[in-house]
Amino acid sequence: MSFNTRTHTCGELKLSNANEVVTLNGWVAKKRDLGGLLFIDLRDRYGITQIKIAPEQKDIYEVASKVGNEFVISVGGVVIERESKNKNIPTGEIEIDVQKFQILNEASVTPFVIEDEVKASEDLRLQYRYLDLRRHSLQRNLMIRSDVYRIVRNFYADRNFVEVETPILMKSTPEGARDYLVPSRVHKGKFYALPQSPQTYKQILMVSGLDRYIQICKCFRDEDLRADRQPEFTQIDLEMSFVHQQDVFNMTEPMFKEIWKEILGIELQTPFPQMSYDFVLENYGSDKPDLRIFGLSKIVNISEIVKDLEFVVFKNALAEKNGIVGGVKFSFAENNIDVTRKIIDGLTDFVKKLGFGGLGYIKYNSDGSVQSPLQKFLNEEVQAKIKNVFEAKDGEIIFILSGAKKKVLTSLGTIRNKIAADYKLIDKSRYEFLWVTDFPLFHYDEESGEIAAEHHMFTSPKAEEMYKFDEAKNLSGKERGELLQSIKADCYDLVLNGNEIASGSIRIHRQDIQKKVFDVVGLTEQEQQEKFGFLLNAFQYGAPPHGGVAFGFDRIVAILCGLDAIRDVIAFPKTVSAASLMDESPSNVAQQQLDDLGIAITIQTKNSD
RNA sequence: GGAGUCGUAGUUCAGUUUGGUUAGAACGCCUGACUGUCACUCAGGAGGUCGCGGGUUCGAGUCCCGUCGAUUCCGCCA
Repeated sequence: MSFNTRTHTCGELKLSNANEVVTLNGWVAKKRDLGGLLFIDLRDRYGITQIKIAPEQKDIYEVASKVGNEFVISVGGVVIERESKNKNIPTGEIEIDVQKFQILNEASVTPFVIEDEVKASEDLRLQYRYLDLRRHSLQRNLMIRSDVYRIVRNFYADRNFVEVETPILMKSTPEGARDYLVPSRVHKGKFYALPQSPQTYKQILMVSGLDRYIQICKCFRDEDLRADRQPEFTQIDLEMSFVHQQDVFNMTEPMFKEIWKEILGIELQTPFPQMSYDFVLENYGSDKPDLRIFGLSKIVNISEIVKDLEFVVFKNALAEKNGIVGGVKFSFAENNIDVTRKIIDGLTDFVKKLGFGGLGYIKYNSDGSVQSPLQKFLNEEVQAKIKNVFEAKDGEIIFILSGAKKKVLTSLGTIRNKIAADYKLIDKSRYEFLWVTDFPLFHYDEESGEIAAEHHMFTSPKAEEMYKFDEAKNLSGKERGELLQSIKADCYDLVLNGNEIASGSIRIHRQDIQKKVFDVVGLTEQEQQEKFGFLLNAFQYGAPPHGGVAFGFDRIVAILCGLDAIRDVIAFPKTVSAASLMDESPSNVAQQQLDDLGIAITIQTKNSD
């Protein structure tokens, strides 16, 4: 079809273009027919320009008055100054006095109105994603995403990094997340896996001597989803040879500086603070604390203060190994919040769901009185010490939990987050980056007795902790598990506003150490060879010390866009049940396809037809 | 796997507590009027398997059971 191509976009014409003859192409965003005088808001990615069709132009008016929303049209005419201007849009001082008008394509009435403040529900928007993506806010998200992509690639290109593509079809390794599997037609009964991350490949690239590797790549994990977790997601994946942890930090902090400066115009302060895993757990009850929270104190361990009391709840908790009594202070009065009995009861129910018998509290009322169910169990000296250690004053309340250390700390952390979220005690204007370092190498599950890698099997233990491997050989059961769990690794996360946005480590590059780790997690020689033989073989031929990090690209872009969920920074996201509502995947396949693969379906699911 | 919220017109919702006449509103859509609108305005109109299945009842949008879907959280996942 022939049509006049645009001379300008719908976002650029200004008063300085007056009297120019232009052509615009775009979608009808809105038609306002005043009866003879007709206005059309023409929309494209760049903006909206008003088209004026005067009553004298009968032929054009006849065609134009028939168009509906989302018709695609081409309009030619003269840029003129408006009689009444619209200060709300950049092109609001001008309009197009139409001379040519052509409908390029008609459009059915859309299932929802395309407007910035969309009213449609999320599933409808996902079903008609192409319409949802016409909205300015979603297009803006994708443009920010594109900008970040470009900044990151340029940043690393400038620093000698090599961009290498790694396979999407790879070997399945059952460790970590569940793999997405792809059946092989040629090798019937065998499967590829989609990468959970290019971890093994990037380490092998270090063995190959590539020295500095970067890739912005898709990763796949077949696990249950969340607002910030999609089955396929994007990582900024990088690896460097001959580096220590600090070298990795130094090579990534300036990247965030550039992104924040270019996208938000914000000058980030570097270096980012670093806190150990143990420190953040003991102070914030989380391995990804949100440092923007105000009105709530850090967690205080009051075990020493209350250890000699006869109060049976505290006594029992402290009698256990690793038992503690701890609390967190909430400054309610200065934040204009009234902590009523109902609120305390709500929090009590909340901690009961977490497995506690109840929630202790000491409330210092604004009138100077003290309210606490614990009061009769705490003598005056202890009460004074608690008040002192929390630096508590009138208008504040201390919430207290007792029990196993990690559970108490993480639960107090959860309470902190909940109160902060419920009462909006989060400074949304800030971006709080934080490196969390010295993660444990292993995770010990007391119930099953299993030892597993906390990060992954190739994470390097700290050199000064290596002796614990030998000590653990003489122990068994819980003692062994706890000693192994105490081994710290050269492993780190980057946290931003309470979100984990990156994770990385220095890797093991020596076979003897790798063997110790495999032994601890119970991988036999044979299993090691079957699962990671290719990597271990590679490491025989001169593996350099190396380490790296992977950033959650979608989460970073979401935070830049001011969003909690990552769905709206992904062009075609999936639902919480990993389905795509637009193209209806996953779907059944033809019997012939299954036959080719040698696959028989043995379970008739609810969705099969 | 578990818990919460939601599902009623094309869309967003009200109606469900306490079962009872013809299931309402706004926006959108259609028809007509309107020469400076930009949430145009005004008049009129069409539009509903109340997610689906079963049960209780004289009677179910409303009560009960099951099921499907969306979403948030826990488990899971780095």
